[in-house]
Amino acid sequence: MSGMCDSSNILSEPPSGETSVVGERLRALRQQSGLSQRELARRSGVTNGMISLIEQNKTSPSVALLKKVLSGFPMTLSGFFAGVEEAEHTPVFFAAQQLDVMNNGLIRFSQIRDPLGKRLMQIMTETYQPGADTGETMLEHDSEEGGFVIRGRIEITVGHQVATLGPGDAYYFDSRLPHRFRNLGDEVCELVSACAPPSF
Amino acid sequence: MSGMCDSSNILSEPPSGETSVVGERLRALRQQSGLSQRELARRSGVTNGMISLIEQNKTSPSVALLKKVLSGFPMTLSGFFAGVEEAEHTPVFFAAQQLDVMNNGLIRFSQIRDPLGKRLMQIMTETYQPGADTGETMLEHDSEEGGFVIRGRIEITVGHQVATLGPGDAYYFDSRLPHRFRNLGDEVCELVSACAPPSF
DNA sequence: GTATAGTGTTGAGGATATTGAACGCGCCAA
DNA sequence: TTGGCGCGTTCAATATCCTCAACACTATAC
Repeated sequence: MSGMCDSSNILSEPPSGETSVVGERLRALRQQSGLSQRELARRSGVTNGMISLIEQNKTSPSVALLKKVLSGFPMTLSGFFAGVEEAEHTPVFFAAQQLDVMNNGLIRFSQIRDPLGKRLMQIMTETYQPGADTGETMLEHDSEEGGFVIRGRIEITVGHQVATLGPGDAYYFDSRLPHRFRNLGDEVCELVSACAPPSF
Repeated sequence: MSGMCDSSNILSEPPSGETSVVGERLRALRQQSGLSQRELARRSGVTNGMISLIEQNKTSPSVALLKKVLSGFPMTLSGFFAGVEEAEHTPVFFAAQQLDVMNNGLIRFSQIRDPLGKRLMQIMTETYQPGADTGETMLEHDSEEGGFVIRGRIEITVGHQVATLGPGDAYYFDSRLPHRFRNLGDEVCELVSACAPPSF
């Protein structure tokens, strides 16, 4: 309290909002794991109140405590801060290698990562090998999705409507409707799609 | 102080020595940067006493403070903890991609990382393109080095002695002697070398 | 020898993180 | 309605961090 300390308060910087994305990062990870604050507290041996404070950026936890918290779900300190730094840096461009890739049999999703889980949409490319089929998927999420076909052909079923789309064609529907994607041709089909709000 | 707390003390675990490699990690980084505790303190705006305590694992710094400390030299939180986790895990095998690679013109060093700076030696492969030349290097470090040639041929000068080695040949000398490596052939030369104690 | 500046460490103090228990809220069942 | 149980937040008290200032040591200069 000397009055002219240059950088005494290491916490609480609402003006610029630079650092301390730690709280949002933890909250996003916890919610992605489907855990409540109290469940995470029980798992990690940290009090739920502390988790609440961390998520609100009302405290800067010690390294030891944060490590304990992260033991509640599979996440390393370096992985945690990699996401924090990615979020602080707010990257705009993404190389193909740093996308989150998910392979389900003949189907491949390659999407932009969202380390804080705060984005309004989720954009990805989907690649369907010949014969690929999502099956009748019933999504419980209250979201909408749409996309454009880039190459190949794809049969899309939404509710009672069926259509086969080719390059340049597009679709848009409510995710709560039962829907199915099938590649009936012998050519790889690639499309770019978006979903709002993010479903996972 | 209830007497039967299961995991109250998150710090101070000398018995197993599991976590809290944080201190050694920080010390190694600081020393590799050639900084004293006080110099790092001035650069980062943290008190030198705190840096001392962290390096001795007598405290677990808050995330905010550790971030401040690391701003003293170029190091991110995720990079810091990546080294911590590597050290805690004490890896035994190293894929080629995770080696520390340094390129100096026609010469390439690929060495095993030492996140804590505590190893007694440093082992690496050295690749000399045709025409590569280290020049007369005078090392100030009080160490010894040696190695075996794997392929190609290399001319080595140590003090007043000169020799050209081929596959299977070896060398060993005091690093304080002036020495020079030259690839005079038209073939890439590769060798595996060791140095004790680590020179950098 | 003293002085000055460097190093890493330690102790007392105030500031802050962390706990344990409360609070207020929403939801479902009796 | 009441009761119970889940959630996330917040309060007072304690444990811990963090600073400031001192200490002990080494080295170089005078």
